[in-house]
Amino acid sequence: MKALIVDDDRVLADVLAFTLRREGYQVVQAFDGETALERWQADRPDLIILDVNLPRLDGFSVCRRIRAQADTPILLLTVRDQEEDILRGLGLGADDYITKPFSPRQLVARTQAVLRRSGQRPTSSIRTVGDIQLDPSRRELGVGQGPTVSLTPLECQLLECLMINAGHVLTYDAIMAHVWGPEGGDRDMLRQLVRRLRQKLDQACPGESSRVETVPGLGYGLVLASVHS
Amino acid sequence: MKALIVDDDRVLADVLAFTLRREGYQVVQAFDGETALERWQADRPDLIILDVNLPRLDGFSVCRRIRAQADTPILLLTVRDQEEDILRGLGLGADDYITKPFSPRQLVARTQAVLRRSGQRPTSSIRTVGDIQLDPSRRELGVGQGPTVSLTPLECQLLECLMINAGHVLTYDAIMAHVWGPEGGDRDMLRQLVRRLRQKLDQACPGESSRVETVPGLGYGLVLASVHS
DNA sequence: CCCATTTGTCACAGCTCTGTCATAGCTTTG
DNA sequence: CAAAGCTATGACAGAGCTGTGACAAATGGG
Repeated sequence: MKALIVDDDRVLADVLAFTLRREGYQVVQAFDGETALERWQADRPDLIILDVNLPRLDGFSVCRRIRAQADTPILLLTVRDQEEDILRGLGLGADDYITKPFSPRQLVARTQAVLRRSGQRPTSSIRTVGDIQLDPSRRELGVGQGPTVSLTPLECQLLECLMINAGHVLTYDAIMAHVWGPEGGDRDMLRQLVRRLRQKLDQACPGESSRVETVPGLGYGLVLASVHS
Repeated sequence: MKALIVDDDRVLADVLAFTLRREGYQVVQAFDGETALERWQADRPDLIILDVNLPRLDGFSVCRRIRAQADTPILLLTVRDQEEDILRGLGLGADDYITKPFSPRQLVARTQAVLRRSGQRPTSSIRTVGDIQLDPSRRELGVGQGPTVSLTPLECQLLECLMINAGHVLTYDAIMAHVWGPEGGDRDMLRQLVRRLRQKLDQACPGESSRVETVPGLGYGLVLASVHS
């Protein structure tokens, strides 16, 4: 996921860039309106964080020009309490706004909301570990030549987590952080989810012993199946 | 994987240390900036968790000095919403930050992200002494070509303690401190644990004499097996 | 708005791990 | 030589962990 950050305040732009990179975005930057348009055309970002006050072409003009050509989500940066700017920006097609000063956490929340509303999702990338194949975009699992099995969103998250770290044992906390995020989940939820994933893996490859191993008191890991078995 | 935790809040430092040890890290601690630099040079950690507010040299200075010499990943601990500190730290070369208060799971997620971005991945932390191999991340023991045997958490702690000090006799008190922590354990618990470990070693290498020797009135040590036996 | 699916919660059974205690045998000391 | 102390061993009980099944709540789609 790529974001274009447009702000002539380079310090703030760096904080924004860092924050979004930490969330996994690719980030490009522009420090004036004209460069913003050039970057937008060259990089085709999925999201634009756009300050209103810019040299060489103001944010409103940039917004108008982009809206004449595309629906790329635009998040406006405005100065506190300038409602006139907010109304104008939203009228020109911006999707949301955030007023300075704001915390990184607010930025993350806003960008996620904008992207969710625009219906975007990352491109497909099938993961393969041993004879297990996972298509996260379709949430489909296949083991060897067995049937394709659908996974629920959380089952998919868990399997992806285990596949990324195949061959290693992940602690309960590490898995919960990956699946539910920093404050979410608990051991009971994880136990239940592991059970459901094991059932799906068994549907995809009946009769095999569990591909998810438990190291009691430590965590879970994905067993790499022997090709000969 | 070794982490250096630098925080003058000893309670928080202990919580961080416990959390990272649970994730399999070796952990060393410093409670002020100067000691942090000394520890960094002596221990060569793979990751530094660095508080900003420290006695005898603040976190920023520590960060600057380390960055002048190395790319060791640095995770800054900051107080909630002090963006100025965040900016300054990132500008000095810190790789990420986490704001207090935070949960252990946030810490785990952030450290993994930082290490992933720095291209590091956990190297195997398998210990080998003579023909004994211990994998603490799986709590598995192997002796020579014998079968792999699972250990319980305390068995694993004890064996690791003996392997670290292979060739030496450790006193009862030293072993109890390592396994149960200060003030924990007693001689009867240790005797029982040594017995259980001996049984596991025997499972892993049947028929051999005990690899754990007793020095009556003093303690226990790990016998280095002769290659010829 | 309804229905189906997904997820969270709870209770229970079984198993593992650890601590404790009793006993036997060996070693040391008086 | 006897007694005391130390070490090893075996067994048992309790706490906690793990897996499982079922049901309720939440969510999303039609």
